[in-house]
Amino acid sequence: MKKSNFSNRVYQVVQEVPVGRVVTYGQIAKKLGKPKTAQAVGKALHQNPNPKEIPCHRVVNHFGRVAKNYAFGGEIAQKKQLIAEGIKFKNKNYVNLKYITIL
DNA sequence: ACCATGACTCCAT
DNA sequence: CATGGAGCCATGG
Repeated sequence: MKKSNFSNRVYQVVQEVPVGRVVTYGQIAKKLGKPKTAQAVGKALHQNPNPKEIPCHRVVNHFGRVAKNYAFGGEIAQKKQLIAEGIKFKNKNYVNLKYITIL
């Protein structure tokens, strides 16, 4: 699998997200200089399931909601990981917006 | 280059 | 709140 420049940068940004914080797809896209590539960001993460090095569970959508199609056990697994890092949920699948990292 | 797909986002109904 | 369409873009066939 050839790692495209784009995907590589996505992973890099995700890895820089500190514990106890989350980031949105749009934020990542914006940081890469392409604010409209949020969907491509999500695709890149889904295609490269590498939780050992990439904390993709810290990536949520712009509402702070976890991914319903999360690749490693679904939203439940993602939610558990976030809770384990000290992140609280407003509702079932919505992370409190105050946890979103400001890039 | 074209088409289909999708872990997105925005807007209308 | 649910649903759907449009727009954008990376990726793969």
